[in-house]
Amino acid sequence: MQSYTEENYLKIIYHLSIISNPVQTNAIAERTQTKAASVTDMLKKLSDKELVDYVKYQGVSLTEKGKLMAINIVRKHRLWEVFLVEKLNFKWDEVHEVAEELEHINSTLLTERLDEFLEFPKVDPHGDPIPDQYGNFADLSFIKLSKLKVNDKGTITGVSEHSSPFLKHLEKLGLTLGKKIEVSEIIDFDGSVELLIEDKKINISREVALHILISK
Amino acid sequence: MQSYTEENYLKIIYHLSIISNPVQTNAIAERTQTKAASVTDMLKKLSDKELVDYVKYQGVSLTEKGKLMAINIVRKHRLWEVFLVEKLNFKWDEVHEVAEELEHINSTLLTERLDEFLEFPKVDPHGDPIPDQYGNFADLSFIKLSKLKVNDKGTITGVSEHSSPFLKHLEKLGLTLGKKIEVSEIIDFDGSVELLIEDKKINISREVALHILISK
DNA sequence: AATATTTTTTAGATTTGTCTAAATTTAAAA
DNA sequence: TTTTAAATTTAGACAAATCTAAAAAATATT
Repeated sequence: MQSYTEENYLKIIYHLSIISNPVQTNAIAERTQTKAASVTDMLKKLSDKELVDYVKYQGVSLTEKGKLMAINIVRKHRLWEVFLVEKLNFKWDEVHEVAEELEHINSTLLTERLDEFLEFPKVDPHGDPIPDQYGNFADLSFIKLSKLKVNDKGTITGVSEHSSPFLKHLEKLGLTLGKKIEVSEIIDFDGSVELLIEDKKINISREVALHILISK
Repeated sequence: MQSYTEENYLKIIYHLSIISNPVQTNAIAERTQTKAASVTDMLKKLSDKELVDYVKYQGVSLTEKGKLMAINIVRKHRLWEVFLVEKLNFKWDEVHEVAEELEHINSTLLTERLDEFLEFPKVDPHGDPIPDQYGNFADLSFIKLSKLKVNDKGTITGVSEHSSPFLKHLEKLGLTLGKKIEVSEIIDFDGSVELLIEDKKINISREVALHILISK
């Protein structure tokens, strides 16, 4: 059984290792809000437990065992996010901190029943995929437009919001099914997105980007 | 903000002080699965924070502040139990350990939304009352038969299960509204209850006792 | 009331996760 | 390639929550 703190390290290493592997000590220190010296101590501990492969001065990566644990925490985090948004009417920006706590509740029965109660969701409210209990991610045929990065291209293949004001708005902007788009800029301030569509530049709010589904 | 451990001490002192006030060090040690010396240390700490009134060698009781915190934890514990049973189909004996963890999630928004989602339940699956967000317990006019102790008397005033097999079963046993009953024995083995009703002895399972409401 | 027993507290040590400051290793720059 | 800078690790310390063993206080017994 891992401690709350160890679980957090595993989760953070998992997220960071998607960007660069192995993961550096300082990167972890920044995320955990601790000092590099503390991270070094913890890496030794996780290494002793064979949850990470750690080479002094080089960096750290998850072992299979560690990776499975990390994915399980991610799974719980995202399932709870779905619960908070769909059942308790949380807004998408209100869920993170609470899910950070809920993800550490360890009960297989709870996790699986929750999954069932939520009708086996494949993505969380931010569009991130939810792994199954064996750690496998469904390969999604589409992702939310809000998940794209600058210069990413794709085709509009669906929406996740079906109200008529929203659909009318899309039509007015020319954002209809099958159209090819490219992200030209993401505005940090409000998360709004600048798109290239048929050589025209248009701007959409983050709210809109969240509900447009893109296939690559 | 209190630590997980401090919260557990407060909760345990709250429960124990219902039986005897002030609470003794050894009683706490037994419940927390620690040693008396550790309890003494923690009582000093809680006393410094003005969460308990602690007199050396005499015992400890909760201050108003400490009591409110304890009740809030009890509130969360019982709400989560309702959630697990009603929404995730946990059995009444499967909920405790998980609720012990969930009760420490601190988010007022979460607690209040959960309460709303569950339609403001007044009792948990064991029949224990759920305090409101201000720490007030509704004074229930009835309690579950399963909450009675040997020699307790009362009148049947309702049921919490309305399926026809259940109601037919009650009728066959003569357990109808308005009847006076007395608990003559509780069988530890399966939690079944022996009742005196109109000078006859009858036996009912714990399952049945859970769904009969009694007023005194 | 004196003695024995139980309960509680103190003193000092341990573990976990953290820190600062100094030393070491690696990477970058002159 | 030597020097400088950045990243990382070691060493020693600290706070939280626990422990054991011994001392002190309260309670029970003769």
